[in-house]
Amino acid sequence: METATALTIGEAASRAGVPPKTIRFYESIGLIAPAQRAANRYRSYDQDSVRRLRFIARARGLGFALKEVAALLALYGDRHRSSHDVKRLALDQIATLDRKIAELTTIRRSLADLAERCHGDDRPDCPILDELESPGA
Amino acid sequence: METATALTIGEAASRAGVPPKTIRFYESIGLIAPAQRAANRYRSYDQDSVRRLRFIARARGLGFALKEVAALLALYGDRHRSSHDVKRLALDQIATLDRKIAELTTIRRSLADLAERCHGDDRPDCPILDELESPGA
DNA sequence: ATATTGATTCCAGTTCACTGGAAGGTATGA
DNA sequence: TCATACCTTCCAGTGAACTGGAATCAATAT
Repeated sequence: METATALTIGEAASRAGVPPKTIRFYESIGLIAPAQRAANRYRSYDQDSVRRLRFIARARGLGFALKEVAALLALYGDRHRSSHDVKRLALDQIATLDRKIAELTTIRRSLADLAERCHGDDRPDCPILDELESPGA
Repeated sequence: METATALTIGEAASRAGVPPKTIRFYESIGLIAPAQRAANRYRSYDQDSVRRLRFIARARGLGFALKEVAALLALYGDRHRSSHDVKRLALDQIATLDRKIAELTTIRRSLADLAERCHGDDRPDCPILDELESPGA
């Protein structure tokens, strides 16, 4: 082992919580850069690659499309873009996240109201769908 | 017009923010109950149907799969289930929502850190992906 | 009467995001 | 040496969630 962390695709995959196939797929569509290759032509990953993969996995789990994940990833790691642009894009993404958080919070609240009004006994008197209208409007 | 609100599929669709096709699709897979039919065999929707559709649209936009949306919808409107069951299911869903909100908040925070450290000028010295590790761990 | 718009069913096609499987190369332990 | 486990590429298939289009019927405006 030459460098501190040289992981095969399988190791990287298990650390990131995604299948190896998915990593190759992400590489194939250009979501992540082509991996370094070891002498045996195996892909080689480091801690940073794993971090990115974990990030992708989390964002996907939150319902971000791969295009959106790509936009988020581009904010980190793009050394060519001016910091002004990065800042603007970051603020845009933050606004989007805030909207999502607000909507989830609204749903959460109405669910909590529902649970609150359910007595926990066997009387079926839970309320019907009430105020779940438009987002924040 | 006999009842206060009798909407065609097109009207319901535009109010709910989804295409008519999508409504028929949701009906076809049983996500929503078969619509009432008018004398001309047209589907007929009321305010409550629109509310449900809006709810579905919002949940979908937040990354919930249709199965999950179905689970959420089942919490409201199921008059046969005991309130005990509804309460348990609601609490489960709330836990899931809390996890999602926490993860979004984590991503939001790291994006805000990024924006913070970007000076807004043209020096490309924004930081690289740093602490976006595991969710809340 | 006719043209337009929007409804109906039904079936096929699309996009997204993987996922499976074949055929073969490589590293490791018995 | 051999088994096995994991790697490689490539291509096909899957599941979810729509989406398009044909053919037909209904409502409305001129």
